[in-house]
Amino acid sequence: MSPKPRPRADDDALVGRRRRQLTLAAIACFSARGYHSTTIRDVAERAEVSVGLVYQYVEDKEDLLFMALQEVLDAYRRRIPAALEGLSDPLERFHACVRSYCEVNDEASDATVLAYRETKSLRPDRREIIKRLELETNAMIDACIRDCIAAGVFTAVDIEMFTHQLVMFCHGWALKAWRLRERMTVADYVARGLRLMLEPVLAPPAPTASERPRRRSSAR
Amino acid sequence: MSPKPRPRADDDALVGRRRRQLTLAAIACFSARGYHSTTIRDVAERAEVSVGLVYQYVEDKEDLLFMALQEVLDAYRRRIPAALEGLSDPLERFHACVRSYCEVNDEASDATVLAYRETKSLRPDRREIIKRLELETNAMIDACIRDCIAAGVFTAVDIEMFTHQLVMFCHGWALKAWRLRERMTVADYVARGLRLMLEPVLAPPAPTASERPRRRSSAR
Amino acid sequence: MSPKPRPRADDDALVGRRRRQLTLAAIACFSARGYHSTTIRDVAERAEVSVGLVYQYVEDKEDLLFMALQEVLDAYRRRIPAALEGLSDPLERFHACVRSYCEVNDEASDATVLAYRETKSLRPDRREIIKRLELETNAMIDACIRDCIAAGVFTAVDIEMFTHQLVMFCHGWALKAWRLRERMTVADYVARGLRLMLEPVLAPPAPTASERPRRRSSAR
Amino acid sequence: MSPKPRPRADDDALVGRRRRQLTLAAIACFSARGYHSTTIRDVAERAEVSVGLVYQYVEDKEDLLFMALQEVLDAYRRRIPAALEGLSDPLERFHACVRSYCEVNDEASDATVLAYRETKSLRPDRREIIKRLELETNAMIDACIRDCIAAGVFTAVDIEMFTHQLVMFCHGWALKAWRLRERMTVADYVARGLRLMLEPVLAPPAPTASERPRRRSSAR
DNA sequence: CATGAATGAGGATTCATTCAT
DNA sequence: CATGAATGAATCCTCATTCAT
Repeated sequence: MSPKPRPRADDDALVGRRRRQLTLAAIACFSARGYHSTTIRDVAERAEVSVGLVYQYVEDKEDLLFMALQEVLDAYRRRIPAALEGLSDPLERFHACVRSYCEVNDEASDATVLAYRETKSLRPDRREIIKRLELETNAMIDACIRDCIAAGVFTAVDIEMFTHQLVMFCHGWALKAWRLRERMTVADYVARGLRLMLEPVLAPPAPTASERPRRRSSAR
Repeated sequence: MSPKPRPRADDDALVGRRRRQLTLAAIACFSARGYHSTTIRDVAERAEVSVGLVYQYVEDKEDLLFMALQEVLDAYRRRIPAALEGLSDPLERFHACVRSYCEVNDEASDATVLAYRETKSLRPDRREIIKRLELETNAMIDACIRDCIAAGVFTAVDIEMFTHQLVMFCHGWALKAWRLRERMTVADYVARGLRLMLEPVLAPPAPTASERPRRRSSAR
Repeated sequence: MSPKPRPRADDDALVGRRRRQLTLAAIACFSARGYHSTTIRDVAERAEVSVGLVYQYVEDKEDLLFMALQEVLDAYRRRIPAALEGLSDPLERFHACVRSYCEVNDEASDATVLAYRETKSLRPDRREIIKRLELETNAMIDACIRDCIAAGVFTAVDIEMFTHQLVMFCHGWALKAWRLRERMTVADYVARGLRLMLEPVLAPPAPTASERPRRRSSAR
Repeated sequence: MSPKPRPRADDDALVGRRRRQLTLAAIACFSARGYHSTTIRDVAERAEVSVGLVYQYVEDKEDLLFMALQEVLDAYRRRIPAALEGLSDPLERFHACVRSYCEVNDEASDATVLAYRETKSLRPDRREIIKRLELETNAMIDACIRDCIAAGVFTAVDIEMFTHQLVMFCHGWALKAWRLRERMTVADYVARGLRLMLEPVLAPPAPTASERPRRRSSAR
């Protein structure tokens, strides 16, 4: 009845195990060499299985990419809530949210880059699913912001924009890792980034009195 | 004697014209279908020349990618200074800088995405060149910020971080075009983004009660 | 880790069988049409396999040529000793040696010509190997000559030169087959050639008496 | 009327000059890199003309090969008679003939090898012409031999075979140049070779006992 | 006459995918 | 279930040949 009686492999736990095994191998390969430059054989070897085996658990190569991207995006969704666990202060939660997002991007920066590089290589329908997953991650940041505003910690900022800014900031660590890694640690990155985004950039009108000395945003 | 005096074409002007023609065709094709999925024939057809012709002006396919990326990055470097032309007020120049960078990314968002997607497909030495070009663009933003600080318009912010933040913001328009385009225009994007980045996010120490002052934005 | 563990085939016997199959097909094709004019598809078709299969057992086209030439040269090394088997009389062995060398060149004259035509098409290192194989064949002739000299059947001839002469003679049958085949059989060729090389060419000083009539070496 | 009004180039002396120029360039290129590996561009560059020019004096690439081979073979036919000029003693003429043939093969060993390698690359009809040219060269040796026999200097040898043997010997210098050049000079080669071919190889019937006379060199 | 830019057919090679064992 | 040998479509690139200037 199933339209594609993929040769073998029934619903056992085996299917899940194999697919996971292949997904991880795929992420590793795709991250390192890129999707197109990676051959099925590469993935099979990394997963320590035969080529034929791959096709018993995977539709085709694109399927492997889909699984890889899903896994990557999903990792975000699992990590962030975990980091917020137990925290109740809105600002603390906000910080934790950003920090953990950056940390995930630090640990798997190749994977984040992969998502940027290869999402377009997916069929439209699958691409949509991946995008939806990203939005779900965004929603978590969004929520933290709303909480801060509600608590009066944040002014009534442009939430949509702020979320976007934060996402770009977090991804930025992975996307510009080639440049940033040699200049700071993720911790620094988060600290300096948040300070910049939260503290005023514009100098006070400074019409009357004139004090501007106070404040050291200490670059570096 | 030189084994490959490839550019089998002496005429100077022609070489320039052809390479440009091919570069544009390459940008179009690569942006649309991605580098690997684009065939030389695709590019040739788009440029309305024969396959063979391509190889008279281009070393190989990767060369075409290199030319495309150079062209894209170069467009930024040309556009921004042009936008600053005639402006002297530091803040105005800053705004113009960000605005024009976003506009370029708007007009050629595919190209920006292309740069993100395919820089890794280049040979290391060429990849370096591309990265250098990006840094040069960053330097223009960097300069605008410094001017604002010097003029007392900006507080003594973390310049490096702020530049990074702005770059991510500008690229963000292209990278998230799929989501943003349907929600706002570039002009809105710039306006809302700048407001967010320049105006204070943190609420004032709370007029009424007072305790939650001294916020430590320290992450970690 | 090894970038190209090409011979994508583990099974030992199969690898051997396939390589032999391809080698024979290659010899046939290259002999008939020449190396450059033969396409991989030609070889694949002759071997009744697919193009892709070829590359599972062969590095590249040149590899196929190398295998072909090795096989050809090796056939000499196998055939000559076999022909000497059981013979002990030096002169008889000498005859047998030349005869069998010519016979191999007769049966596979295309292959011999192939060796002459295409050895230069090999990479230097492989070319060396082929040359070494030829020298090994020469050594067998060399040995026969030495035995004849030691046995007093031959005068103390210039061994090096004689070997060379004999090799050229044997190859000559293949190289000039287009002309010789229609005028004689290999057997004739060997008989007439050896007579010429062994019997005196120069007429006796003929000072005293004068007889020169006797003898008809019967050309034709 | 002419079936192929080759674009331009009328019968002037120019045609002759150009064709010669191209022929020499072709010989140089083909000898060095082989026929198939040489591009028309290579030949054009060596001849210091444009690619287009080539096609005004030459039908196609094969035509170039034909011209080259003709020229090579023709050089033999010109050199040998020149070497015999003024000599009247049959044996001296014979020696001069062989010597000059070897010398030509020494000076242009690449060209000789070329003839062996690429004659098969010609269309059948042209191949015939080349073969005829070779036979004409052979005829000159043949004549020398006949003269020697007639003069009683040679025994009534197998002329056809002897000619063949001599031809192979002379070509042998070029064909085995890779091995011989490092061991002797052409002069040595000729001297040692002729001694071997002219002086008896078989030992005299053995002074003491007598039985091994009547050796039958009959092969087979 | 000469040039060299343009063409496009052809060939080597790769790799996703299948299927017999 | 797992394997890996076999397939062949697809793609990059070369180069003989043409033709407008």
